[in-house]
Amino acid sequence: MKYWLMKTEPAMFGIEHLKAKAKQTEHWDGVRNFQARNMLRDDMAAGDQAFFYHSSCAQPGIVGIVEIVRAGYPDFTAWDAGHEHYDPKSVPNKPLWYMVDVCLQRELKRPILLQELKQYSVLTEMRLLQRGNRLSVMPVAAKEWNFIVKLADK
DNA sequence: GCCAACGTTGGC
DNA sequence: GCCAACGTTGGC
Repeated sequence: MKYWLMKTEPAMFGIEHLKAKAKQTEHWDGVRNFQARNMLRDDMAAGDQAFFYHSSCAQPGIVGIVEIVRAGYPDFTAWDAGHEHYDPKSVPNKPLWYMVDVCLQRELKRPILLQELKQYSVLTEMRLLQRGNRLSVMPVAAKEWNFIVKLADK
């Protein structure tokens, strides 16, 4: 099983939105970056777990844990001309963009904020904390995952 | 294939 | 709102 971190803007789709979904499950559409696309399409498997991260907000940080419940499949929002994630370069018989389905496993008892993550030497190599990092989906090392989960349970 | 211009991300 | 970083675009 692999571990991931998935960024989202809470004003657009935050953990409160996911909690309100049927079965607390939703497809993770709108990723329009090739590196992230490749991970969604090729590397994420059902049963993997991911941190749910709030970005571009007052308190950026990890707020929950989700499970990947469906591996990569075409992001159909790219085919819908009326959708904000529409991309005419993607068509059903040759999809360009992919998504996965995630199910909320739990909301953390307290958010682990970015400013806190930066304090731990164990996490200095975490992808999220590298300068210039802009990927919306990224791998998390098992060591980092376990450390952060313990923090969340304190 | 190079590279400048431009757009986006995202923390602060 | 600013700015650094980086991906994408398009002219040549």
